[in-house]
Amino acid sequence: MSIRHAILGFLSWTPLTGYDLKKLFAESPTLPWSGNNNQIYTALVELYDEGLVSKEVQQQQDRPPRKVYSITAQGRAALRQWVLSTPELPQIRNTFLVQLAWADQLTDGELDDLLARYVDELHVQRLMLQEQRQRGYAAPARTPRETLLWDAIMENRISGYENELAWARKLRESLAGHVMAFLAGEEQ
Amino acid sequence: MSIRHAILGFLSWTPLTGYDLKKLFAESPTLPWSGNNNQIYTALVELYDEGLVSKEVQQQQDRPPRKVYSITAQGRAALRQWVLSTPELPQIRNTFLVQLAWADQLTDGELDDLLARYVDELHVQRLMLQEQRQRGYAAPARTPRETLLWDAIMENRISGYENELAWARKLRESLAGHVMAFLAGEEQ
DNA sequence: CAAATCATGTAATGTGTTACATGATTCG
DNA sequence: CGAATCATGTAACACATTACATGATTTG
Repeated sequence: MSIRHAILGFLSWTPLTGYDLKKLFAESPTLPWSGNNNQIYTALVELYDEGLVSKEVQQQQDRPPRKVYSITAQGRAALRQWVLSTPELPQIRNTFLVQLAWADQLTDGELDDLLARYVDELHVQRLMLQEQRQRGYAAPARTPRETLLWDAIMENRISGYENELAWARKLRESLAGHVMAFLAGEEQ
Repeated sequence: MSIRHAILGFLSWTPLTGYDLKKLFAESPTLPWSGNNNQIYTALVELYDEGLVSKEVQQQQDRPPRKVYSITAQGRAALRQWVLSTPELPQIRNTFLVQLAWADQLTDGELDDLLARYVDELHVQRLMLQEQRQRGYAAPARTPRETLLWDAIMENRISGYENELAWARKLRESLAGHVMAFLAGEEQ
């Protein structure tokens, strides 16, 4: 996959400039791109060269010319084909798991503190997503089914964090139980 | 984070060559690196230049010289400091969610088929991880607490897939219900 | 006889980020 | 008066992957 498909996706709704797209990516809590210029502007040039988008240049005084891109029939076909293509598995890059892998060098207290900090961060993130969901997060809402899909995407992110939270809390308890068992052994 | 920390982690167990590390990364189901040469060999040179690892060169006939790297006291300190550093949130890159975002152009049948394929892939992946867990997946097992941590890491991956599976199945049902509601509306 | 193992390394390419550059206008 | 908005684009850098390159030895 690449950002090019997501750009085609946005353009399938309405014509947009690079600047518009940049903002859409930056604001979206679900799309995995920051919305940096370099990627978007070069991708648009490529898509244009391949005939997947068309371009209308609007001259302005005292400003760079606006370049409004629209999806072409070819672009729509490419988007559709990509949407139908066999899904990839989610790629998860969890730094914390790598930290945990070598966390046995820490004291019980340090390890518990590390887990507590992780739980806190997950908690904050979950709250933020829940608020965004309640605010409607700039939903497009074109058909009832599309609304259902976008809700499901939001739900996916939130449930991911909830699952991670449950896991982290359970691990904290396991480790606490482990310490207690050790102390009980010491006493005898 | 970078692969450099994971390399220090492995070297904190025992001295290793670049080739050994390459295999460890390639075999690990939890570490998010493929184990390609370029990264590992250049990282080792950097770590050596920074004094975090030491090197013993063993000449061989008819083979490149073996370079066995060991972690230094400085390296151990750096590893410990990194393990104690504030955890990052997991970075999830789920292509399928992006496909779903623009899947409203599909027919109900195409959409259901797409979801079915996603469910299948998740299912296969979960089974593979469960088998690896049962086989012990080359666990290091140095202390009981470390065993607990490595088990928790495995459990994290598996529960992630289970959560994703539950979400996907629920969405399939929702969509089926949506189609039925639509058909019921048609009839009137 | 082909392939895997051992063991090092480099080159090319893809993908993504931050920062730099320009310059008028509007908002707090 | 500084910051944000509009609107384009480039440069430098970080991280990761595949493929290329060498060459003996062992295994199926």
